[in-house]
Amino acid sequence: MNFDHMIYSVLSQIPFGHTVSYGALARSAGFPNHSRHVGRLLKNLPKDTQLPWHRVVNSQGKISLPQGSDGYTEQRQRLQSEGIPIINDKINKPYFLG
DNA sequence: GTGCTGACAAACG
DNA sequence: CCGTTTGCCAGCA
Repeated sequence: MNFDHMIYSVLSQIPFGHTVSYGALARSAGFPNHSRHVGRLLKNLPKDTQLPWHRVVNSQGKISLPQGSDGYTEQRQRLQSEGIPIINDKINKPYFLG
């Protein structure tokens, strides 16, 4: 089991309508200090991935992409389509796994 | 091998 | 609230 596989595994188990932070996701996969690498994985995900990458936000409850970028808009839309309220660019919902 | 980068995070001031 | 500093570590040149 490598890091990537574990992260994918945990990510795929995030329930609909929930969010996780990068750090929480890494910890849950058994890698306490790899929050940054989660971001790297998400960045490398193919456009057509089935994984709920949009459920991953930073510890501030915000989308960790430059505002106005395609990714930002994409993620924000997906989150709202799951019923996750976003106030002032912040996720107004408790994290799953932390 | 070295040095820099980064979809992070916590601790400060 | 904001900006800075520090710790972290897999990729990449």
